[in-house]
Amino acid sequence: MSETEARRAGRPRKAVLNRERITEHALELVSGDGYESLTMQRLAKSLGVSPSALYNHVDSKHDLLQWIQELVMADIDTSVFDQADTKQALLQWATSYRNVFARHIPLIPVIAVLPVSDSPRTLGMYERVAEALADFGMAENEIVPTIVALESFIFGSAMDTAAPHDIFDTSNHQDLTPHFTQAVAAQRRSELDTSDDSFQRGLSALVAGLLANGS
Amino acid sequence: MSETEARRAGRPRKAVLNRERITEHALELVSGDGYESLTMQRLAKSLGVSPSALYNHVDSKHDLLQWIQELVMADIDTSVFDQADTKQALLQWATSYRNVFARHIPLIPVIAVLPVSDSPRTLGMYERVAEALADFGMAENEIVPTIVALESFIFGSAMDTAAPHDIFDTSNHQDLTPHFTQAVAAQRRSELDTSDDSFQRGLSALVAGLLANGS
DNA sequence: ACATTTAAATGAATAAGGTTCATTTACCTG
DNA sequence: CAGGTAAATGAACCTTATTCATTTAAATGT
Repeated sequence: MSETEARRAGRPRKAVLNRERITEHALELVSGDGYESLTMQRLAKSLGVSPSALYNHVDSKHDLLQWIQELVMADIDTSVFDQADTKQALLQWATSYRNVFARHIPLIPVIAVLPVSDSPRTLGMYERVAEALADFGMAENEIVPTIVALESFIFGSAMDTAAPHDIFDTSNHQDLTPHFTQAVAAQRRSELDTSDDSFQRGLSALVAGLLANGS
Repeated sequence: MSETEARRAGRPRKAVLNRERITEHALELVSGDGYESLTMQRLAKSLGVSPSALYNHVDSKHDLLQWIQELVMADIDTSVFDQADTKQALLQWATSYRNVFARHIPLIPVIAVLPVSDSPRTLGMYERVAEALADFGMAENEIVPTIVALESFIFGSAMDTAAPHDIFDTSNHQDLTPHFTQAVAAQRRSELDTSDDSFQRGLSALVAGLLANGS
């Protein structure tokens, strides 16, 4: 009885699976070959185990996605809030946030809508951002909308990185869309990555506008 | 031979299915009971037909989603570009865009990444926005990134409307997140819908910043 | 040592999904 | 009224996630 009540008597066989190993392999699958390759069977095979074995540790695939969320959120860099001024910190944090999710696009629709209270790491991140905004002098009732607006842009931008490079190909309808076709050509000439460029422009505009609100 | 070459000789039996009917029923399923209830079998049943019959008209489910995209995009109001100044037009167009997709959230991850060239209506919308931005005097190479940034924010904001109202409930961790908890309380007191408020603040900031770029 | 306990892993089974294909149906033209 | 043709059918296939009864093996108490 020196341990937890659940194991008073005999010990079970040595566990080959645990949360950490499962989550790591799952994330590897998603990030490597896309969301559609994260199936319970493939995950099981990658762990050298039968699919049903997973269900001794995870309640459901949705559950597994929440484990992954925790792991992914840990990659977001919030350290800048200690060093830089609010504006620069927001820009760097948002960029890190967007880049992390750009590597895990299939998780976006899931995570964007997940209650924060189930993820301590997510809560911790919000706390740092809220503190920075409060220190900056933002009115209390503006803090949450500001965070939500930034997150919306971040998630949308992360999704955009999954768009095919020829998403704006208009070769079939050039005559009907002269202005847009020309704009696409101009963007091509700039040789900038459309997603990156759009994100940086949008983020600058957004942060500047949101912080300037009070003045 | 008075018709298309494909039907030189005999005529087939009267078709019960066609693109319009299929698309309407599909959209009804998605919007009514969520994306997970849009299955080929349920769609077939709703049309009073066997699942395999659908494949005489649609190549795949992904194809079907593109049809739905066309139908949904038609709801977005682009008429304001005729009447209002560029800034006001962008604000109203973006609001309409976001509200349309807030009603079809499951489609967002799909459509956000779908090539534009397959959807004349989407292309038409881009053309109007591109024209307005060009008339406003925006540099050609800035037009596409501007549109993409706006769309990213729109899609992200539309997704946010699906968030549960208690998504920011911190009752379990108040002590660890004092600033954020207080910010959430302040937002609650304002009695504004968080999604709507965030969208309006963010959109104003974004549009102002993007249009001010050149000056 | 050894039986007992306990959780972990197994493998077969189920239900639902998308999709294919050979076959049949029923309309229209000649 | 005969032939041609696309549309609809139903059975089949393969892949999902998930469940359940069964077996395995580690560690404790005797």
